[in-house]
Amino acid sequence: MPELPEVETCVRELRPRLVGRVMRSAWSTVPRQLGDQTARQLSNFVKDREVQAITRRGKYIVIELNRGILLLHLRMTGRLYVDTTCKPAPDYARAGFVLDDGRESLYFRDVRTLGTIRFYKSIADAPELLNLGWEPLEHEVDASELKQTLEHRSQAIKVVLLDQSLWAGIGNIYASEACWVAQIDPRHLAQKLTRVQCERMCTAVPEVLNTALLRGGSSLRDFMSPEGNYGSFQKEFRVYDREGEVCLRCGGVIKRIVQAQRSTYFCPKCQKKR
DNA sequence: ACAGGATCCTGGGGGC
DNA sequence: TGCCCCCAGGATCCTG
Repeated sequence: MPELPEVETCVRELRPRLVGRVMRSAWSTVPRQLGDQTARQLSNFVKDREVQAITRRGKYIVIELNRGILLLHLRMTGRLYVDTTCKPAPDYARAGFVLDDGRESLYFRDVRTLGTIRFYKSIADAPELLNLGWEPLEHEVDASELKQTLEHRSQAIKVVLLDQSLWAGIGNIYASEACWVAQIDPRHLAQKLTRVQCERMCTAVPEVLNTALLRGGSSLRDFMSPEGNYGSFQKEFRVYDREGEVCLRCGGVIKRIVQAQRSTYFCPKCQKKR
């Protein structure tokens, strides 16, 4: 579910609730979410370690402890929140981190169980972070830099936007939205983007993500922040989930197609290949 | 090398 | 009501 704006919203709300607190133990009910690591190892790892910082890299959440890090990915339906420890655990809580005196826990709720939880000695030891691309809100990308990077990419631009090694944090919603803002046909081959189109994309990506972040992200089905808030950017979607509706720019009709097994929404009238 | 497909899961919604 | 199919803010394998 969550893309960069939702993950960033999550991180910002978790910070005041978690930094300075000490983890006592952890549990997990879905072994697959831990990869090769076990729930027992996870619990031993976090035991008596203080949360020093919470950061984000792409769609990954990094909980920095006084020794080591927790690396979380929410995938489609993951959600993190701090609440009173209760037994049995809340519905769909797949993992929990017991805090301080045990009265509160950090819960990892995940209906589809596709989310992941890992622990490492340091950020540098996390292989998941090695191949991530630019941070869209931190690194200002220059059109020639983008054009050069896209030179050997023979896939459609919208599919390339989903590749986390280009810009990290863009997902299916914002890839469609960015193409609309940049007035680029999502089917356009990445390597054939003109310099002008690259310029527009370099502007569109951070603009779309920043606006969404200001709205607390998008809540389509079940995104909810740690504090229980829904995002509101879905009210401002210009193409995503708007099949058959009118284009706000040109009056055309928004179309839905499938690219790389994911829905793409765009306006065939004003999103041109050139 | 790369594009497309299947896979991991659960649940909601629409059609019949 | 129930059943079946499709769909879902992601990413990683496997195949041709």
